[in-house]
Amino acid sequence: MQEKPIDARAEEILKKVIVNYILTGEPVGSRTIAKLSREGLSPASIRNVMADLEEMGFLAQPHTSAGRVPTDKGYRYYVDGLLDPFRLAPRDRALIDESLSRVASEFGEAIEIIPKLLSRLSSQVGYVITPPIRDAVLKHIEFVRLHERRVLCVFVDRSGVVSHRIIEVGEEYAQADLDRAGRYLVEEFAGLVLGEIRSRLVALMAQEKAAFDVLLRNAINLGTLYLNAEQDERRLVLEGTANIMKHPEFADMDTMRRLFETFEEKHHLVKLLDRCLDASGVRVVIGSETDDPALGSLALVASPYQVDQRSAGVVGLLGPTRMEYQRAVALVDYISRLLSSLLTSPPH
Amino acid sequence: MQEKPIDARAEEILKKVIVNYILTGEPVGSRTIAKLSREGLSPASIRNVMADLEEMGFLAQPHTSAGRVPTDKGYRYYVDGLLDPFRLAPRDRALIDESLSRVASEFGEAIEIIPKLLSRLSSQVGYVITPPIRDAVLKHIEFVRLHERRVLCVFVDRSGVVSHRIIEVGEEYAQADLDRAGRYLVEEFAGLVLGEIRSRLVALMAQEKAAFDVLLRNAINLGTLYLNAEQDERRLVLEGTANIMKHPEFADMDTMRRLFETFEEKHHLVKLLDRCLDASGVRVVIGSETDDPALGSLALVASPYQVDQRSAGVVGLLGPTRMEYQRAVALVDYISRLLSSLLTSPPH
DNA sequence: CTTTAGCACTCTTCGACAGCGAGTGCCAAT
DNA sequence: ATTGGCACTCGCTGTCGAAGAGTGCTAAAG
Repeated sequence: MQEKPIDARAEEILKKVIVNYILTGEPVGSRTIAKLSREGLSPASIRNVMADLEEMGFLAQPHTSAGRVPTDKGYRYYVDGLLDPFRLAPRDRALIDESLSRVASEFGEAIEIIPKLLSRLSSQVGYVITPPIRDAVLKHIEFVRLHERRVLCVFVDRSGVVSHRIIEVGEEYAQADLDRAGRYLVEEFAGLVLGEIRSRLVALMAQEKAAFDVLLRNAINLGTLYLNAEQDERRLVLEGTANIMKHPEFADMDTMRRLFETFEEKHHLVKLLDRCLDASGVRVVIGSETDDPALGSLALVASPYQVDQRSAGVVGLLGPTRMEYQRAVALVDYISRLLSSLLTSPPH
Repeated sequence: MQEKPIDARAEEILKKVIVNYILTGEPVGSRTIAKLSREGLSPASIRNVMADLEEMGFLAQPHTSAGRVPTDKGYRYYVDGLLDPFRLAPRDRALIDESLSRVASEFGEAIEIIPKLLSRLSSQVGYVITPPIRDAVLKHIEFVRLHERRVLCVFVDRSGVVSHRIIEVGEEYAQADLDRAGRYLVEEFAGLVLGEIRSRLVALMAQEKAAFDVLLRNAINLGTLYLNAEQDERRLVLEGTANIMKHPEFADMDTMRRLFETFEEKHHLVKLLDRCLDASGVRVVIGSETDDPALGSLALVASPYQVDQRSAGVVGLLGPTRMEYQRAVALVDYISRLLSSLLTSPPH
């Protein structure tokens, strides 16, 4: 950022190299660029520029006598300033509109469909990450006695997402008590965010009324037990991981295996995606910028989506650094906007 | 089966070839076998036998001047009659016991842990398939109004498995009505299998009482709406798919991709596993026996598990046909027995 | 009749080597 | 500043030959 030593011509050439490389997957040489350029520059001149670009770290050569290939830094520059505007094909748009309109505002369903959609339309890996439970809005909560000390807690979010967890309780509850406690919590706190509910429960607990009212005490107990655990937990849904194998740059089984292991773990990915939560629009993370060696030659296109104007989760896709960024960005942008509007405006 | 043209010696040799191949992954020649055999047979004699075995389809040669490799038919014969008895290492046993005892009889948790366990202990792909919803035993059911015509139905099985689905209702319900209907269903039918509940509901519907009792009518309506859809649905959990890539026999990206696509679809796998449901113990399906070209060089080790003496679902693992069958079989057998006993005996 | 030693044959693998083609860097001329 | 020319560097491909592993067949031995 401090130095921006690229003049218009170099920029032009860098862009041509990258576009060409994305298209063909093969290192591109000066001759190729010369032919493409209507400016009529000779290969030799272009070689000079390319040598400069290499020196500055935007391009690299796989070996001495090969053409140039973009580096992560090169892609970065390209994505930040050289992207051609791109409009989604009307049929793609229509497909998205139609698929998403069917799930209406039920986030629980959207979450299954969106990654598939992204994956299909991009031939890459699509994903959605849900908001943390902390931000879920209580619609319904229910406690079910499994045996003595184990209680299943089922939670339903306003947008129809169901999550559940088993909690270990200190004393034994009858199912009827559990029912009452659940109903109490719903009546009292429906419409509030879980984080908020949690702090209110803590406040209630301090009041002396809680010591005498059994119903209240139970509700507080169960509620806090449920709310205390893993409030940051988010669900990540990946779809189309097999698509990664279409790309020749992953011929090596070993890196491929490590890649799929991180797919299975999800843990790292979630952490990575968190970084994209606060972005204001589509964000692209390229190769080494991920700080994860297993994702070395992958790029991530991510956009946060909003629920009621608040940034909630992230949707996007994942593919080789050599991907059609314009298309990917347009796609992710469109879907995230649509999703946000579905989750925000409609009557709940 | 009709012809069993293998004498003791041929059997011995077949076994040695297979064991050796499983061990090394390389075609095994007559010399190797000669050295292994304490009978002191010469390579030439062994060659004759091997030629016979090849003619009968138990062995094959990758090319004319290579050693022999087992065919699927060869593995089949080996698995059916030549397996050495195998005992799990005590530490493996202990690990399994400990992991499973912690989830007690909560099937909902076991289902997450078991495939991981299988995968870790075998370095292959572990899986569990759940019983179809039809066989689930009602513990709790709950209807939550999402909007006008859409109702979320949350179902809890006796063993703590939660499943849910959105249903479209004909008329609009108030949440209070939904609550009552849910409570009614639980009171009336808790402890029964869903399939049974469904037929009872159908019977009730015919009675005229249903026409007048609003509560009853609602319960019947909602209950049947929920129960009508996809009663055969089963959940398949796969874990450790990345392990497949460790095996050199899958160097080819294209078959690998198709394989992972079937992993993602799950559909085919479920169908395949259904065939193992009625088996009385561990069952092995080898390569082409799967009738799925994408699974061409995979073998499946599967064992049904029981819930209350009834065959319910299947656990097992998935790996290359060249796998240590004894170990795999022992592992799957042990886990399925343990799981069955956890799901059957304990106090519910 | 079974077993085995011997031998010719087949195929893969590996390294060496050469030729081709693509592309570069540099220099000198424009 | 641009460009034509040229030597050079690599990777890729194909060929060749030698080595090695393993086979099938035949004829001799048990």
